[in-house]
Amino acid sequence: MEDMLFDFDQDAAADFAFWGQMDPNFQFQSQLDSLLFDCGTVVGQLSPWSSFGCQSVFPDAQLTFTDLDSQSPQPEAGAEVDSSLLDEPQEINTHRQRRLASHHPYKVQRHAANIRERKRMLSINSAFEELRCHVPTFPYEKRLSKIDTLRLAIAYIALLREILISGCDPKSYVDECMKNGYKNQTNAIWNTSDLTARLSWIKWD
DNA sequence: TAGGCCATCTGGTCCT
DNA sequence: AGGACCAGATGGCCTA
Repeated sequence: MEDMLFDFDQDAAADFAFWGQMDPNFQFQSQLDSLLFDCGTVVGQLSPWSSFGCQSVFPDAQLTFTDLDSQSPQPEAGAEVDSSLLDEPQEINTHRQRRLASHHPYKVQRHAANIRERKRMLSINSAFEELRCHVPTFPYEKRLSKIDTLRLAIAYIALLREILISGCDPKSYVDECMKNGYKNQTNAIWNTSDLTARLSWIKWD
C-alpha cells in the first residue's frame, strides 16, 4: 500500500478546484449523515467490490449513540473501579454513582468528555466503514486499515478523475494503466499498480 | 517477540 | 462555560 503514495502537493490546487465544484452543503450533509451511519442499513448498497459486503467487522459500529451512553462505564475516569458496582442492580448503581459524582465535579466533567470523545471517534469510524465500502478491494483482501483506506481513496478518486477527463472507456483505460503503468498529467509517476489491479476486478458494464 | 493497528483516556486549544 | 477537535500516551490484540 505504501507504493500508492503520490505527490499530492503537486496536485492539491487542481484537486481542490475539482472538488470546489461540489455543493458545500452536500459535503456537510454527508458528514452529518455519516454521524448517523448504520452499517446494517447499507449492506449491499455500496461497494460492489467489498468482500465484506459492507458488513462491519465491528459490531460496535452499529451501536447508536444512545446505546453507547447506556454501555459507557459509569465509574469516574481515572478512579479505581469498584467491582461491586458492576454487580449491583442498575438503580442502586446509578444512585451511588450520582452521589460519588456530586463530590467530584471535575471528574464528572472529565467522564462526560470521555463519552463525547468516544462518540466522536465512533462517528469517525463509521465514516471509515462507509468509505471502505466505496473503494475497490480484492474479494480475498483483509479489511483495510484507516490509513490504507484514505490512501486508496485518494488514489481511486484521482484515477476516476483522470478517466473522466480522458473521456476514454473506463475498462480500456484501466487495461492501459495495467499495461503501461500510470502517469498523471504532471508526469509524476503514480505507482498505483495495486489500484489498477483492484479495478481490473470490476465487471465494467 | 516485535511491529502494526486500534480504542480509550487525557489535557490543551479553539470556537460558539 | 461547555462542546468539538486534536494529538500524545498507553495498553490490548493480532500477525509475521
